[in-house]
Amino acid sequence: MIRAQLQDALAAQLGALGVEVDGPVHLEVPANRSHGDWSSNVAMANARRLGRAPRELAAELAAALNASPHDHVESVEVAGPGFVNFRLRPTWLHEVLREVILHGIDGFARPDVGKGTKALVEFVSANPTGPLHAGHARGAVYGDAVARLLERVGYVVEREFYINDRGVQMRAMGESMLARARGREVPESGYAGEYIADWAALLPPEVVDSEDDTTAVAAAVEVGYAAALADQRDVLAALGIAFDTWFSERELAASGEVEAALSDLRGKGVIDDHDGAVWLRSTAFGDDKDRVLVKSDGSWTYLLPDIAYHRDKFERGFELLVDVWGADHHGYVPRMKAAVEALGHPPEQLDVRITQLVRLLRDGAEVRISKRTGNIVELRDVLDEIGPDATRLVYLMQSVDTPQTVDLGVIAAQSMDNPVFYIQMAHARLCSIEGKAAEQGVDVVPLVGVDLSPLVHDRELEVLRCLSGLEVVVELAARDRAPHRVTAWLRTLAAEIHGFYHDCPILHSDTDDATRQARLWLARAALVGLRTGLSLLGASAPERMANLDPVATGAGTADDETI
RNA sequence: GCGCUCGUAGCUCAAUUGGAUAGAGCAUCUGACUACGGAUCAGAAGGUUGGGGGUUCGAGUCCCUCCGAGCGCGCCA
Repeated sequence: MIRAQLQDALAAQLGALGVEVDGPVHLEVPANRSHGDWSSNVAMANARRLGRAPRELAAELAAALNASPHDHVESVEVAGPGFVNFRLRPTWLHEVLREVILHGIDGFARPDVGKGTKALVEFVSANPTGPLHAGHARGAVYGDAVARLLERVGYVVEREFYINDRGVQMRAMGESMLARARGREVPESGYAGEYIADWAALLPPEVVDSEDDTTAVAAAVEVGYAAALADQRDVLAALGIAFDTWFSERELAASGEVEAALSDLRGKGVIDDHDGAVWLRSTAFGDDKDRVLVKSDGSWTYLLPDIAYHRDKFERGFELLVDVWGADHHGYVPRMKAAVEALGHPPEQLDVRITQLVRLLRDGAEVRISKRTGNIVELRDVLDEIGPDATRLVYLMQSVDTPQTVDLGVIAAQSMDNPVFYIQMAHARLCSIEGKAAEQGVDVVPLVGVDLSPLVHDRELEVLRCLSGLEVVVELAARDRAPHRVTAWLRTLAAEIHGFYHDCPILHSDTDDATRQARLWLARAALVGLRTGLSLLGASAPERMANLDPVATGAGTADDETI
């Protein structure tokens, strides 16, 4: 990799000056292309330590680097306050092409930062009291994409769904079902969704007619639980998300692990007993108040089994726990981290990611997604409307740190607001070219025998430059659990591909053979890039797009103007 | 009141985590189809990064403060 070579060369020069650098030298692509292909701030970052002027230090580094020529380096320059800029020959991008083809989808842009660390990504974990709604989808596609990113950078990853199948919300569901089945009002605290009526219809007559409410509710809970779980599994499968483990809170409670966790904490001296309750001294670990684990009536709080659950994760050997929670649980983070630390684990091993709310619009009008009111947009509806690929990409277009507004009407209209068409279209186009080439009997020469020097057009070089950037994108996206960076990169790559397609014909009769061969391989490398990015997000790379009637996509209908 | 996440172009969002002239898409305006899928491409216009102060070679990014939004703050889950 050229980047690594430049980093090594810089580190060597710094070492000669007595500066020890831990880890790779910082190297980045300048925002302004006129500053070269790669840029380093090491001179400015180390000037103070050496008691030197940044520009002077930079000049010395540049001179030393220029003194030992490199195949792909045109020149090393000093600019601005002391940047060391590398200006490369187009041949470096030809090397990028060869690397992409050589390593392929599975090997290219795959920095090994995880080094086999065992990671558990827990996400969705919705209550089994109803179908998943459009808001859950954000956590679902985000968690899965984070897992994919971690896998790519060398973590050994498992996906887990924690089922809160104990507790009062389960009973509320059962009571709501029974009320529906008996033709009565659903309780104030119950669930009013239409699905409750569907599930109530599954109840056997002896349950509905039972005089014993306790038994009847318990029976209803089991019917609803099974229905909810099956429904959630189905819709997640339709999204292409498969969990390695569905972890039941009931089974945890039955296993004795909750008591074991409590005695573990007691042994570590972080438990207090007062006011008739059992407390975790979480303030010793940064929480703003101590937390009750066992209430004065002897029952557990929600927190205690959750602590036991996280303790179990560590006992299973996971070294990194990524939890994806909804915004309404963010206040819960400090106590959970405190609990992890109280158990004797570094709090950094628990990484809680909060997804902000999703506001749903349909043609400009807000759609509510409250499960209790029953007025929900189910994830299933979204999938039926826009399909799994668009669902994933739309949710992964922006950082989960910010509230998101999704207009289902706009996405369903297959407008350019829908990035999936733009990206997948680029893929389909390149596939179409390869198909046409085969049809026309164009021989594709093996890459080792292909001269890439005809690739000098800006459009061609920009595609390759973009491909060269994926490694850094993947590394940062994995580190920051920020899959939206991959989406952004994909859109950029797609744009470069469309530009290349527009200006650099491959099969046209005016294109000479050497250029055609080089461009065919460029197209192949671009396909590798698209497939890699799409697979990181869990989206497919279709070889052709469904045909649309161009007239049907035209603007000017009344519906388009409501936003 | 306290905490968390935010506030960037008319709209929806980026910004390699402290780098050089803050970038895309949509919308608007102007161009390009007898070529591999025009579902595309090119160009124009659009900014005091909510306000103010500070830190330093350099701040959208870090610190302080004020304003505004969302979400939380229970021996509920």
